[in-house]
Amino acid sequence: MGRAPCCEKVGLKRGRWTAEEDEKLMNYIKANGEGSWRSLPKNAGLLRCGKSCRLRWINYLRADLKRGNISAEEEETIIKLHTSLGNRWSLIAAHLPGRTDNEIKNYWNSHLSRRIHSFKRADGEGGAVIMDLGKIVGIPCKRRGGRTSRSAMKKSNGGTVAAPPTAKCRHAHGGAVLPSDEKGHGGAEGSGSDCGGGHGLQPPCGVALPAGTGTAKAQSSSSSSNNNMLAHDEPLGEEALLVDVDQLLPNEFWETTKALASELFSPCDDMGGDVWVADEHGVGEGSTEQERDRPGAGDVVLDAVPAGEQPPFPQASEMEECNSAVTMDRWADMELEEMASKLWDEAGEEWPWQNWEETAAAPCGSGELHLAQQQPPVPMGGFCGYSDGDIHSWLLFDSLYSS
DNA sequence: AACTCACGCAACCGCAGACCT
DNA sequence: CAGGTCTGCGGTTGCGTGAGT
Repeated sequence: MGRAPCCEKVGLKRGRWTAEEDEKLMNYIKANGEGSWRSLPKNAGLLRCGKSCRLRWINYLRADLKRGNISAEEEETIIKLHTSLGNRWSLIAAHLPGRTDNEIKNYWNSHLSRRIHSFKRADGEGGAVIMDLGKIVGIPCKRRGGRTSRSAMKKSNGGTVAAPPTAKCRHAHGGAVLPSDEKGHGGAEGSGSDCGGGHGLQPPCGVALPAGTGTAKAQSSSSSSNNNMLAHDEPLGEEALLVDVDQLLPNEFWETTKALASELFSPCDDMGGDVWVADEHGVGEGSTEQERDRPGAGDVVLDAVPAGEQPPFPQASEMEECNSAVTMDRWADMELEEMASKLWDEAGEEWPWQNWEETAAAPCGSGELHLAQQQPPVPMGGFCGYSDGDIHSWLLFDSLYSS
């Protein structure tokens, strides 16, 4: 309404910048410095909106910009910062010299976010959501089209960046992916051509999650063969997300779990999803707690420990003896600190972050929560592979954000 | 070889807070 | 203090591209 447009749009050029325009802009800023974006185009002889000039300068022409692939370290930084800061790209960019918020935002949206999740429809109606593990870990399965990043193509001699995503992420009902359409952060996850769209019907290379009105069935028959422990007809809550861990490469299982968990548990995240880990009894069976509380909307179900993976949580036989009911959601949903003390107090153990060493080798007995193997004691199916630092962080987040 | 399709990324848009008058 | 302007930010769009069919 009362607000004048940032510039007179009539007669202004839009779209890609030419080398000539770049030159003009650079020369002008070199001579006059940044700022006064509104008047800059006119003074510099550019038929561009001031905003456009600013964007071009900040995202592309500045001399201090770093070019090339995002390194593994940078990626890690982005993930960590995003966990705590959410989509505040400019703040994240401030921690990555030479990277722009736009670049990080694009990288997140095209590389990282789809590794982590894409589930839960915006309208809240029941329906299947399929998570594609190709997106998560870059499993080399066939894909139809797509291009690799330009920078990756330029440096044909493999860098540290993982292979591009290889499969499609499909939603049974196309459209937005995250619940954030209730207005909030995260909306970009489903932006544009990203896995939205609901195109295609062929099974994804990774995982299938079924549609259903209340009952979700693992469609392993339509996905690649696997030895899922999760029974095919096992009922899951609607919109639960089934992750076929057989599709994960060795050593990626815990990274993926961690990524999922950090996303779900992020204080900035409003999804409220839970992470479930199935044992050979499946999800929701073999324990009273799971029977009471089954995966539901927005939940993530890790359906099995991949073959060959050293599972940090107990083998099935041990799980029968131990109480295997504790799932990650217990942590997410409850006051973390309270939960932590409760769990370990019940088990008569010290909190694992108090002393990993002493409790790590404790034998697994009925009703106890620690593991029989050389792993830090953790709740069954929950927080396996996390460091005490991670847990401390979550506790910190919880205390910070729950107030 | 032609076509399709999904991808990456540059650029655009609208909003909101900071700043100015 | 109010209203206008500027700037920065996050979300979104759409084009160019190249792998797969």
